[in-house]
Amino acid sequence: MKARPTIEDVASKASLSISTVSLVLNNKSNVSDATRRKVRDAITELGYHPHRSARGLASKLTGNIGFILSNDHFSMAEPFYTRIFLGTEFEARDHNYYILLTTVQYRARGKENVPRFLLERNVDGIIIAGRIEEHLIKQFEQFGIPMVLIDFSVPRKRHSVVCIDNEQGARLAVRHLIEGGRRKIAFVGGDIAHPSIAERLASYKQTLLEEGIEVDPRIIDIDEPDTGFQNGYNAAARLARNRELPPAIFAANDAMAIGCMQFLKSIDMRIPDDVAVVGFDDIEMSSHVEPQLTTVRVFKEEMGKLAVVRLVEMMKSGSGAIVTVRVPVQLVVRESSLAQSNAASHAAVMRHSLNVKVK
Amino acid sequence: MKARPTIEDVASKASLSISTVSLVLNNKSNVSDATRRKVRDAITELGYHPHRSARGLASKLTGNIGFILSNDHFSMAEPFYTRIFLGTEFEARDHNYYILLTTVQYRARGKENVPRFLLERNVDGIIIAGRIEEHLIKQFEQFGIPMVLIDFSVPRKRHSVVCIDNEQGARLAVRHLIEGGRRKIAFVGGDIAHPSIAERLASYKQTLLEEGIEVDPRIIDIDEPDTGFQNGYNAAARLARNRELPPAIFAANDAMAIGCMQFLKSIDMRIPDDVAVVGFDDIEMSSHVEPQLTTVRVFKEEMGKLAVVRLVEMMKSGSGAIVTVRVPVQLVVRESSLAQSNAASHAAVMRHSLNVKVK
DNA sequence: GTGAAAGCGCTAACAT
DNA sequence: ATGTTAGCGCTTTCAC
Repeated sequence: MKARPTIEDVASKASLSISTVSLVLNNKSNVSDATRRKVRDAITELGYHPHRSARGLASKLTGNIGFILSNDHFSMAEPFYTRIFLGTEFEARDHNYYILLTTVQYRARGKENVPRFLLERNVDGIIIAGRIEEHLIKQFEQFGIPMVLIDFSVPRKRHSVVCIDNEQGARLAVRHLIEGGRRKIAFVGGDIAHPSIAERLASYKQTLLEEGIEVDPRIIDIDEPDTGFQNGYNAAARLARNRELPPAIFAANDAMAIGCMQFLKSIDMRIPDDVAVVGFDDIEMSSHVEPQLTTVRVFKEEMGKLAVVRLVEMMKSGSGAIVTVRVPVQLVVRESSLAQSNAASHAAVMRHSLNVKVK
Repeated sequence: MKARPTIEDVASKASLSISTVSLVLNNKSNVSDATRRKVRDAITELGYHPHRSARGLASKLTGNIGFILSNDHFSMAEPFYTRIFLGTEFEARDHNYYILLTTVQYRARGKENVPRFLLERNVDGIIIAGRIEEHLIKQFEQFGIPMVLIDFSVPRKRHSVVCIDNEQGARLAVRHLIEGGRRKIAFVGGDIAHPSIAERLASYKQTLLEEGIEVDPRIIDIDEPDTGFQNGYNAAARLARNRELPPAIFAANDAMAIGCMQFLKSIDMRIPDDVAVVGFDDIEMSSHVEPQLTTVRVFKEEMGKLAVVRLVEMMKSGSGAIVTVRVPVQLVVRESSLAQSNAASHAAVMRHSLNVKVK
């Protein structure tokens, strides 16, 4: 536990000045190979490692990346953003950055809500995942450090964006249901202000039109404020209460889809025979529910990684190129949307209409 | 994006010296209430926040906690340690610390494997989760900063420990199976060098003895090197190959338990009618598999939080009390272990012995 | 109770 | 290509 060597120890051991050592440390040019070697040798011999804080103070670079999440999203049970976060962790490690994680109150305003790591100048760049109030984003911009948004965006952009190809995802989902013989497809959503949700809805409508199917607003339920299980359950219940259930439901995300399935099971509807269900995101749980949920896979870790790659580029080049990356998605067909047997379906709808319990 | 105010700006605005401002900043004694107010006012007026790196350099305190995980554990699919990590994140935020996460190679040795945040003196304390080679722990100790282990421990301890009450957990699980009418209970495990696994096995044996049941080594399968799904599947397969399947399996963790269930289903055994299965950990997936898995709940986030609380205490008091916290567990009875119907069970075992496929 | 001054360990001009 | 010097923004003796 003896005192760690400093740059001065290295310098004297190599019989050089500390500035030369510093040059070597930072891979600067104009150092002869001979001295470079001498310094390197001294460093390994002493087991020297530069002190982070000292470096940070002198260079204004911390080696940290801030990760900001709305607290709505960072409930412990949020599998989606947790995955994105883990992706950033992985990639950051490869670039020798550490991630500092924090949450902001979605609703609250003012300085109170600015992450401490920004105020203390403890990060070189920030990643924001999910929906955040715009005025907050503006505040963060004040700090003049590179910024990447994941699964969100705002009009005026001085930041890069990593987003999901929601349009393609919704199209794949809806077409898949249609190919399975279901032309009446409900949309169940919530938190419609979130760009990703809005895009999924828009593409759902668009795809129906392309397929020559009329968009029926009575089977579009987007009143839920959030996109959790319970919201999906509620929405499905409303759908069932108001009218005959359509033979297919496309939910804005897996959580809502699973909520829908729970409701459907509770009224003894069979999935997919009576009602097919398709979700979006491919959270882990989706392959473990009964029946397994057909969904649109989003590469969550990948998105986190891409965000870090973008951010690192921006940090290196001094807030360089502002770009938008749209990450492809992939339809994952599982049990919940297998092609229907029409007979079974009709029978069930009748059962439900008549409020007859089977089993 | 104007330059942030420094302590000097605060000092001049308050017509005081920077050392006095520093005293207020750090809540030191010997400052009159009047000046304290003056300083506070100046600080809020300027929107001043101390610079992390500067503070760190001067005080040797970084405000960071290092979190170390063996890379074996931090595969992206590791739900157990991810939860613990999230727990530390939550608690750290409350104490104004940030968590720096890293992994170490389990096998590799030498300096190469010492986390950068230790070498660069970028953390004030460290938390280690899961099994880590002892010589590495010794290396970490060299840095002379407080250390807390989660779900692991080594004999010579200069660190606090947060561990699971594995003994009680295994006892609850085994007793539950016995109460369900199953006296022949297999144990399926792996990675037996891990103290938690070893403790579960020991308590399993002990509980059987207490209940007057002979320990049968032929239905104890602990050869698997790891404790993943596939290992559970393999172990169950061995169990089935070698002899009649017992009416109950207690697995060392949920992953293996679910692996066991997958194998059992693949040979058309019914759970729990033919074989009851109980796991350990209560990972998220366990309540979503079919049938839902009975397990021993481990409060993972809670363990992470406790570790941070301990660590913060140690950091404040300069490596104060070394304590071991044993976190209680809780039996969660679900479908996979419902009391058996003896008839069904026997029938199935016969079927299996005769290699007859039903369905 | 408050201030002056000396670093903490490094980077970054600027000289040489 | 290497050395000299002046900070970076704070904490911390040590005087007063």
